[in-house]
Amino acid sequence: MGKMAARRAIERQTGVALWRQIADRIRLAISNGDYDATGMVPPETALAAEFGVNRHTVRSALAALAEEGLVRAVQGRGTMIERKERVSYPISRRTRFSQGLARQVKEIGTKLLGHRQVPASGEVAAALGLAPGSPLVELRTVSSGDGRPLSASLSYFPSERFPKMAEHYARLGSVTKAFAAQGLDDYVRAWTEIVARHADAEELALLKLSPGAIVMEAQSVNADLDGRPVEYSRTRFAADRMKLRIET
Amino acid sequence: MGKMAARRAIERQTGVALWRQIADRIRLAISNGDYDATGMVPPETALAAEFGVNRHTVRSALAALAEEGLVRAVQGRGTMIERKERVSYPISRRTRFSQGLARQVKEIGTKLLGHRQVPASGEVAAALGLAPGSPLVELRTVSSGDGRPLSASLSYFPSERFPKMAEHYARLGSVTKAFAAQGLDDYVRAWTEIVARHADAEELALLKLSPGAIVMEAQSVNADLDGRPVEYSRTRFAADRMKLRIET
DNA sequence: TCTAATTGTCTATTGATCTAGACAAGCATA
DNA sequence: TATGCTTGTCTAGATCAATAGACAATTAGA
Repeated sequence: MGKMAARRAIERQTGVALWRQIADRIRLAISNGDYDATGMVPPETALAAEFGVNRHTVRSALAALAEEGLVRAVQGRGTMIERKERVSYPISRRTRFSQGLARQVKEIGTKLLGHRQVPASGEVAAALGLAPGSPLVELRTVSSGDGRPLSASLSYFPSERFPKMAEHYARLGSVTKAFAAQGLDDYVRAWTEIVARHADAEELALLKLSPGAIVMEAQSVNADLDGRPVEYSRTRFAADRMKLRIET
Repeated sequence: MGKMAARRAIERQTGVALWRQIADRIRLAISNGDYDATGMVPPETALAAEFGVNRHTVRSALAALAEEGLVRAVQGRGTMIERKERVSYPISRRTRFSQGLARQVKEIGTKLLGHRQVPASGEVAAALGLAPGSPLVELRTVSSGDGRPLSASLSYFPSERFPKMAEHYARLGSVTKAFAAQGLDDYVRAWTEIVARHADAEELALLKLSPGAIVMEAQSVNADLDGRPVEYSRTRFAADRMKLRIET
């Protein structure tokens, strides 16, 4: 007897279509390694029985997962798992974006979507310990691992101290290196706040998510070794591709 | 001119009903403080125009939020906001459940749902540095702030070292105090991993969430000052009531 | 008291989702 | 090659979600 047993029943009339609930469950089961023994999703008829729905409903769920590139169905054989693991993103006093990911993905891509000068809003000013309206450099970036988008960020830096942030980042592709180019050799994470919610339309597009997906939004402040804030950022992680690991 | 401007359009045919997407947006806007000026949600007709849907669809969304107790509609007046803020849960080297929450909620409730002896599964054994199958005490608890469920936990303790964990916890209502009663005066958080996903049926019931809601699941290990793990736990937070704050 | 703004209720219609059943087509293995 | 298992496709009907419009009921303010 395997671990099977009836999975918990899914909910009807909740505003979330059954096929989407089932897709979410299967996605979770895949990343939990429930199907590692065979490398395949159970047959559609078995899934239909397990969830107590019609086979067509399961097919809609699998079609959505195939669309994401998570599984691939082959007539006559079954539905194979193409990708499974979540990337672990470490958060610690010395959080550096690329470093922690380097061991888990072959190729890390960072893309600068845009940059501009903005006056600090109340919230950002407070986080950076500046007067509201102080000039900031804003960077909008998207990062990916092996071609899959993992996170989208909005970062703010004090313009007076780091006037060339955008240029350096565009050239070097790294905040750490851009800081170094402007005379800041070391910095530490002061705090991070994490919230989870449904992705909005912009995030769906940037992270190539399917509608209804979840993002984890981390707001964080980095400071130099004297404790002066040097960066405030809002990073949104694709929740089904990432986990956050906090080392304390 | 206020901040209004057309909000980003919502997505159709995604497997998530429009009324649920709108409910999620309004819930987010409330916790962001967008409606603090009036303490009221905009009129149904205004919301319908903003989201580009029929008024009845907005009404479904508001009905769901009223069901959660987040808003209350009064005929002729409008729809008032009853509750808004997210509770911030601090995670640091010295993470203690009650301490961080005490300032934000008047009354903290912890409830022991059940306890039992279980052999350690592979994953839990690895986290605690024990041999698979080692005896553990499992505690199932739910915690709430001012009457609203905030988190549900599964905690595991090595039976050999803490044989009376369940009894002490039941009496004292606190893991920290139960440790102290068994001779462990201090412990620290070794690591925490955070994932966000849709709540399953059990979590919906335990945390009194509406279907389709999001939970943040934190897996963590606490260790004594010699670095020996003393607790492994899986805590699921109601994502729309909590944010996690990491101090590094 | 009258009016405007707001929520509450009803009916009707359209489109999306889910169920049900049947059969075709491709793959693996005896 | 023959058989069984699996995915692919089609049709038809039932239920849920969303639109549309009309009007009632309540509140606040002129």
